[in-house]
Amino acid sequence: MRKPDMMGKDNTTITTATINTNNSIKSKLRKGLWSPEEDEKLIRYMITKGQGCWSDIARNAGLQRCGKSCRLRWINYLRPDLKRGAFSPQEEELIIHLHSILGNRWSQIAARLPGRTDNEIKNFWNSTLKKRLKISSNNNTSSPNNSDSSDPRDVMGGIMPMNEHDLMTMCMDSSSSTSSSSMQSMHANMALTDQFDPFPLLSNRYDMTGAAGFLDNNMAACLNHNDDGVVHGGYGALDPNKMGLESDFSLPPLESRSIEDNSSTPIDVKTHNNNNHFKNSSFNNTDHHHHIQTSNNVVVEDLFGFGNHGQGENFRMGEWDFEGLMQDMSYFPSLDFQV
DNA sequence: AACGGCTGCAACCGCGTGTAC
DNA sequence: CGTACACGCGGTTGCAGCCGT
Repeated sequence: MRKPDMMGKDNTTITTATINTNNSIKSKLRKGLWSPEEDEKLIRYMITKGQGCWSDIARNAGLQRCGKSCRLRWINYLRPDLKRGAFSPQEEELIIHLHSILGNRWSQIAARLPGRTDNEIKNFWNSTLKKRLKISSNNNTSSPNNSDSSDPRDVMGGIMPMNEHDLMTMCMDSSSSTSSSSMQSMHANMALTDQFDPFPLLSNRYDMTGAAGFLDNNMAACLNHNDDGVVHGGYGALDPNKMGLESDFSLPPLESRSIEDNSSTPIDVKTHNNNNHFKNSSFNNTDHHHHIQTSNNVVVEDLFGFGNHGQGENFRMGEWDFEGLMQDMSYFPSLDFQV
């Protein structure tokens, strides 16, 4: 939503940037809000072709957008595993806590909040939580360093104090960072209630009644059509009881860490329409190979990788062991991620 | 109803990093 | 090693809609 250079007929900015390979082809790249048609093009391309080079995607999908714009649109809005809607109190609490530890590392925070994007969390923080904490810290005038600083230890304004010792203690205990129970709980987080909608766009943003036809058959099989005709996410039809999942919350691990080494196990999407949702999904983000093989052997890469798709990252030198840090969930005895 | 201020959030920008050549 | 390109991240912008007057 930038200041338009030149407005297209649907209020979309058209910039005169050129992406020519031979100086003869000059494309006018669109900017600004995405139209439903553009969204559909991108979704269709991603579903059928899978993820690849974004500039290629932009070109091959027939979008007059730069690859960067396509990537952003997909990651922040179109990808199926996004959870939309207001943040729950539990999520708010978790964001506050994570921000107290991680600071403005939105992508890492987002990696802990399945279905949420870094952009979404960042916006939520800047627009809501920051103000709330500021007010809270103003009320608590005893704290001299109340600010919206990004310093992890400053931000909390006394709400959830964490001292150096706590931090270090938590950092040291990272031994149990990989557990199937946390995986299960993560699934439970996703599955509890039907909040999780792998096609939020389809069911919420646009009434895609009858529009699922453009989807690959394999994908269409994942959609439920309710009486109202609106397409609802098929993966949302979950029953935690059947899944035997724990209801107590444990923080989902960074997707960059492989939880279950099932990355080599193809997933038959059809089987997941009823149960075992994503149980075999690989959370290993490092290899960028979230292969989901459908019953027709259409391999869809990364389409349904949980967590925040491409946003987890390997820790670099000098970073804390956030994984170990996250293990101490005593901060959130009531967190169950029920939204 | 009209207006103006405020807020939420989608999208862009700039920069750092990784990788291929 | 240097360069080019693509990707990912955090910061910022500005439109659209809400709300109070």
